[in-house]
Amino acid sequence: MFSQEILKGTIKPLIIKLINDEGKMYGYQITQKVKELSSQKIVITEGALYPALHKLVDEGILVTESEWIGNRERKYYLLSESGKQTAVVKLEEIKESISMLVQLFDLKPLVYDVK
Amino acid sequence: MFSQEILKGTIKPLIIKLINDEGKMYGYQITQKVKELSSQKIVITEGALYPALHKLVDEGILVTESEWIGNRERKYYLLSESGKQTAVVKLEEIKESISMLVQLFDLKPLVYDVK
DNA sequence: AATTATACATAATAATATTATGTATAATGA
DNA sequence: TCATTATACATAATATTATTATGTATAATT
Repeated sequence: MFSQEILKGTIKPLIIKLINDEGKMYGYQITQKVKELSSQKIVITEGALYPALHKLVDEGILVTESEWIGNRERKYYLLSESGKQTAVVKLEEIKESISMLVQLFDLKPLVYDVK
Repeated sequence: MFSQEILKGTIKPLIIKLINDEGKMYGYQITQKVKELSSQKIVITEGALYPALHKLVDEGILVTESEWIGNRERKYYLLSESGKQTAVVKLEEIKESISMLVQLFDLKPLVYDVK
């Protein structure tokens, strides 16, 4: 089984990353996108997703925008104005952290470029 | 500040990695080694370290070996026989997970090799 | 008509980390 | 020599975050 262990503490940065790339996303869409990007290996559960999204809203990083598709709500999350700057910082931080893990665990670079 | 956020869930694999490399290590030594390897950026607190070590012992992955330096105990942790095999698996898992993070967060390979 | 997918969310619980506290010896610097 | 820092173990209270379970409801598919 794939170790989801390490993904702990990664959900918030991951959400920021995805919304930063896509412009706006809704909860269910995030779970599907992560599944897709990870070849079905990472499944974000609702109990982790929604509290994380709500926290990001509380922190002022994300704002919401509701859309009604027939009788069903679709709540989009997007970066607030200040959140756009926070995102840059947070993504820089998480990249540094991942690089640190690559270093600590002696991962060889996965892709070799030819000069 | 460096984001320790992502390091959550990494302590146990990291301990296994270090002990696997060094043969045996004691608690304090682990904290110092991690500080050193991370250029002082990662500080493992005792409240995280000792419970993690004890858990690894409970799981049968590590065993201990006490040494007395004067009046002071030095408790070495090493891989048990079965732990050696578990270590291989766990380290493979964590590497896969880190690779996944590299992919998800679009990290460029840090080192370029020339053919 | 039943099941699966879409879509939100919270509650109980478990796991794990942070911060604070506790005990004690050894070494170093003023 | 006295105070501080480093070494070395550990636990307790608390906080954070995730898993699992539960809840509600519509839309699409078999």
